[in-house]
Amino acid sequence: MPVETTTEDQRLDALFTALGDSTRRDIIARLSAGEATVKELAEPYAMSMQAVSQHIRILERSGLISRGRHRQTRPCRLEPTVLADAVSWIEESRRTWSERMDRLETRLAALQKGESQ
Amino acid sequence: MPVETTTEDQRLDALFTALGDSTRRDIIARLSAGEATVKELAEPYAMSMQAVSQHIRILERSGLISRGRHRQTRPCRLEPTVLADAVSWIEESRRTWSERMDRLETRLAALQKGESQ
DNA sequence: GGGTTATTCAAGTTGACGCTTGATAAAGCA
DNA sequence: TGCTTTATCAAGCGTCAACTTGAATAACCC
Repeated sequence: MPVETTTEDQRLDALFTALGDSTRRDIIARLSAGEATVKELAEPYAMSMQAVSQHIRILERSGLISRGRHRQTRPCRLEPTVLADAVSWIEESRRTWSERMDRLETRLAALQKGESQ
Repeated sequence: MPVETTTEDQRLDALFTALGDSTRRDIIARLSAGEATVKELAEPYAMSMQAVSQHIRILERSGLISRGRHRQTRPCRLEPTVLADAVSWIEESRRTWSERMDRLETRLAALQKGESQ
């Protein structure tokens, strides 16, 4: 039986997939103000609580939220360090792009200055 | 005929969905080093060029890349300003969370200092 | 124990993804 | 004009996401 391994790619897949739905982004935004139960989270939406429960499962799978137990509730709380992973990936990509643009600017400046060749 | 409107939610849906696949993230990383054609982008992968073409369509839909025409090729180039939208959303969420943590810290500090009530 | 409350499980529908293969279009080259 | 290259279109297949409704679980309250 293979060891349950999770690659960096799979983690980012789950993370960005979790962010790719407006209901889930809304839930994250609301959790950034503090913990909430499934019932509380489901309250504002037209959909069933079961549907919200499934959204929460996808958020939990991504690591963006974790859950506790309190009486008969399973309160959700944001795990904001995971959001940093998403920003890291994006910034890394943008960094490479910036370096390329810097090189282009340097060459353009050299061309304008020298004008020779 | 309704005007073709795109909400902020829909834009973020398309953006994060586009980022939610490792092949597409890899394509973005490679495009951050410069333009490339579909054939060039498809080269390293085991999948068909048609499959890569569909990944590119999803990236284009999100606004992350744009395309030109040159001879019989349709070169792809990164549109990095769109990546900033993703970071903006995440940072906004984290900002709210930070404020909440600051308030908690303030209250904890006050409790430790005063110790009264 | 019996009834409410909070949540999940299970099954089914609809639609979108991720891929395939085969056909088609359009530009370049002999 | 034909042959090749580049890319898309189109149909089909399997999986998964996003919901639904109904049933089950589990903790609390009388």
